[in-house]
Amino acid sequence: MTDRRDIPYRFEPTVTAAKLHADHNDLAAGESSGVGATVAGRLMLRRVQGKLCFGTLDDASGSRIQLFAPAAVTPDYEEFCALSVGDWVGASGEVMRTRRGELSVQVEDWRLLAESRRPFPDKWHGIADTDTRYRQRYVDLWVTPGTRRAFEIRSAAVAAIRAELAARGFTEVETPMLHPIPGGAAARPFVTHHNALDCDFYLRVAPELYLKRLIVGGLTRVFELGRIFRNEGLSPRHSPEFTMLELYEAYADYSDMMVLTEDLSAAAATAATGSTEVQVGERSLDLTPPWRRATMVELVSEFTGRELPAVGGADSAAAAASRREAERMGVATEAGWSAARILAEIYERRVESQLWDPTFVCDFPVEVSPLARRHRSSDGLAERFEAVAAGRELANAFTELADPDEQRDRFAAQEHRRRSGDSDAMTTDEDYLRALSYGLPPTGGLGLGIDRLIMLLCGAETIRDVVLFPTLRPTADSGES
RNA sequence: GCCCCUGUAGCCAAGGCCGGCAAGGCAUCGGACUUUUAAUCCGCAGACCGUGGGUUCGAAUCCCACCGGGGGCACCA
Repeated sequence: MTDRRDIPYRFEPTVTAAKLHADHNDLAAGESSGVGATVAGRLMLRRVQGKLCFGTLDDASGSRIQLFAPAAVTPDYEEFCALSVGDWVGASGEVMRTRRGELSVQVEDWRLLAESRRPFPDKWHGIADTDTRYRQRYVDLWVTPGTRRAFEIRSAAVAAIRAELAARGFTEVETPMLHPIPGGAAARPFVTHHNALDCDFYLRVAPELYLKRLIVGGLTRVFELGRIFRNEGLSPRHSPEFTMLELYEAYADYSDMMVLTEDLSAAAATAATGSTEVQVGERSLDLTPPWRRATMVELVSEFTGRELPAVGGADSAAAAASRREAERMGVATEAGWSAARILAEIYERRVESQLWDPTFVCDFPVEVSPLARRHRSSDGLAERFEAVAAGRELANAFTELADPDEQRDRFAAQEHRRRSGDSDAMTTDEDYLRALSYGLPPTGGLGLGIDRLIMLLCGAETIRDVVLFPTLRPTADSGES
């Protein structure tokens, strides 16, 4: 008799369901292969028909295999029939195909590997409640088609990016997550406290300033692929903790970063899905390089149907014209904004979400780009771009500002905004300025939102579908439903 | 923080406007069945209708508050 409590300490499957299907493709219905196999996985379905029992085993290999258990062959037949949907089972026996043509393992021996003491979700409807899907991902991964696939795509894409960067001579590094001064992005940080040092730390909002210190230190091609944290609202595109690829390349500028963005995205897509064509909702989108390159001025002008000036201080005629246009489009502006700043606001509010095909939106106002170098030929603008696809920002990059004096001025401007109530404005990082004063060569830097990229590759509408355990409000019992 | 939608058995879900014993299906449990594919057939059981208050002879249903989830806004790359 099989005692349900008698769980083995180890088990050795000899083959996966996927491999069985591949190996026995030519086995005819009603035929036996003469080959034995041992499989293990979770029982997803069970059909008892008197002296015959069928089970469907999912072994997470991307396929499923039927267990064929005749009473005359299967030991402890009654107990086998009593298995629950959701139980983990190991079974071995001859590989055969039933009369109806289903490839099966005839159960000549079997072990219960773990019992599911909770009823497994409905085999037909699955989990309809998205809340439960995210809170109990361990169930969702088995039950919801596509969930596991999304994370396989994620894994493959990330591996491809690492491989691509390694091939280009980039060094992967890890910089602090606990920052004494939050910096590198305009974002509100999480605050935490170190007891022994008795001081507050901020969870990093970007690794940027540390990575550029490394360029100063001679790591001329560096990248970090890791989690960053921003204390902001949640949305289908925003998670409080998310994964960012940041890389810096000495002697390069933002044009080089465009090529790199295209190449990395295409490599990730090809490795993960076999194609650079992705499907998002009803529409498809092609990540094949090169992507469209357009300036923010061009895009906004295109969208509004009139030429808008990018140059001009807050009191200029240009700014006044832009302000009127913003009002016409229902975009709120503030008194002190330059023409370029107003342009950027219109872009963010009205244009970005309309850009479907991959596009490099180039040349942002200097005021909103405190770490980017001034444009070599356009006044008031910085050499910065954002890559947008499916109406969502995918990457942000610039030719890095290397001059310590100008960087100090930019920090000062941020401090000024901070004092007038902008809690996301940056604070001056003296050590970073010191690093710059040792000399930062011309450098291109790129930040690529990994979750956003994976969303594209999976066709996911929400970032929660590409994060295994997305941030949710904790429940009283932390997840029970 | 604000607005809209939403919460009925382990799972899927009807009912809600117009108050009157809380449908049905899957799973569980018992029975039949040696080639099933959401197996089928028969039977049993399972619900403080998200929580608390109010209106009413009577509330899943109407009202208020709170809690969870989704979407939008705000915030934000």
